[in-house]
Amino acid sequence: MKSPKIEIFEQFAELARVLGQGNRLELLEHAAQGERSVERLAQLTGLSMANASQHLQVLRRAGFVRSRRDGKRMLYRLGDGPVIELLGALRRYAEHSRAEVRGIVSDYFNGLDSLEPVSREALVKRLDDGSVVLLDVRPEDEFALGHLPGALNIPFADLERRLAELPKDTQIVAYCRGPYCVLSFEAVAALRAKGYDIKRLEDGFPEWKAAGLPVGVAGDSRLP
Amino acid sequence: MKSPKIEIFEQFAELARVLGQGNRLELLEHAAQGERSVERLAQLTGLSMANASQHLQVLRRAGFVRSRRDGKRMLYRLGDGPVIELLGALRRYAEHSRAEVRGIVSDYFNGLDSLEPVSREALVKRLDDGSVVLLDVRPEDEFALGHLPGALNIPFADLERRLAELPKDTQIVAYCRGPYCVLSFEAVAALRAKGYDIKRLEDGFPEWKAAGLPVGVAGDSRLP
DNA sequence: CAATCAGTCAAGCTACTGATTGAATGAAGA
DNA sequence: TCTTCATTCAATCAGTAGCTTGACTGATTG
Repeated sequence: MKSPKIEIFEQFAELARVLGQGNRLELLEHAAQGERSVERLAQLTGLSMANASQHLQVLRRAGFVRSRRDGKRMLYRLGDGPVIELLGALRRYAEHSRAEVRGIVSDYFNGLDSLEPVSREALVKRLDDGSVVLLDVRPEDEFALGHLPGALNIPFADLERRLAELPKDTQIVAYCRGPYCVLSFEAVAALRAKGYDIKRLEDGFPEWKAAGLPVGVAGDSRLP
Repeated sequence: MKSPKIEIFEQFAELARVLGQGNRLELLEHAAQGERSVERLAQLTGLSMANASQHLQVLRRAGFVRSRRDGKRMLYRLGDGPVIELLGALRRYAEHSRAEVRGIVSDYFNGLDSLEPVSREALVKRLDDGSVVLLDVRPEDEFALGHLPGALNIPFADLERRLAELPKDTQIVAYCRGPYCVLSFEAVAALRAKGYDIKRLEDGFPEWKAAGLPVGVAGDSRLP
């Protein structure tokens, strides 16, 4: 007979194994933005449908995502346990102990990450002041599924075209899908080069939502 | 060229994979009690030396443990990143979303866990009051490597023999290796049956230490 | 009711993981 | 130095995971 302790470790290990695959972590990050069809998730991650479907089922069995049917599509969204918290702990551990992670981030974004990001708490305070403009650089459909209240949505691809919408005299805080989402890093780089006063939010939308802070929905995008 | 994002996910996944194995989690819990030789760890987990050694090296590569040589033994101890925090997040997620975990715990300890454990914070307060006796039921050698300050060490195996050392008029709080360590569950069961007023500490020694709280070392065991 | 579309399932292949065994290292003691 | 002991390394093998392909299912649309 197996001891209950060993069985519990086995349960923990099973969950950890589910997170032990890059593709699944990527799917999870996309699902954390809001409900998405298998096809869309496959597209976003560059996986084949069948492959994405299989990974999503593994994630579902472990409770990291839930699914529901809508007509002929299957929609996956984040599960309701403390998933974001677990991913956050993993990220923090990785940042602490893997030089590679810090290295990749700073090599690739050449030093941008060293420009002190804004914490969630600090942002909340400054939003009350009105001393900051909040910029969501995710694609429109992700924005529509949920965003920080009062955020202006300019997808990264449209940024050049829509510079006029951004103030030069107020500080901008950009965010996107999560702490390692490339979009906000690049938005900061691009806008900073053009003389804007812009910082990056430390986290992304899923962390904000998981913290129980208010979330805006489609249609209330702030326009200047 | 791989995107940096994918590479970061790959890094995270690699760490998660290391935790994705029951034996390694068990080794990790034992290493979290203090420095231990490979032989001892193999003994404690029931693995062969070679196997334990290999798992320990996997854990070390991921930074979850560190090792140092002492004569002809190799001593492994917990790494210094936020390892306990990550394991805690994994545990909390498991408790939330896996009925199995809750089931195993409550089936096996038939309802004992429902006897509200004492939180770390509550314990700190009550230790100041002096309204509680703290009981460490781990083996002597683990106690010697570190324990909560003022704790009385009676290894679970000696409990019957040393009942006289325990007060009947003061509440006892028992703890051991971690939230799922069998020892404290069973100590509570045994002593409760004999009429003692005893509760379980929610966490174990590693969590206490990781929280930055003071730790006692060999020789200051409190005697009645 | 057939056709279509989104997703899942099943089979097969490759690559990796974990366990075992026995040989190789490296420090300590005779 | 030779021996012993604790640990690691190297080789091997069974079992599993991930990806691909093509067939299947279940809901909508013509």
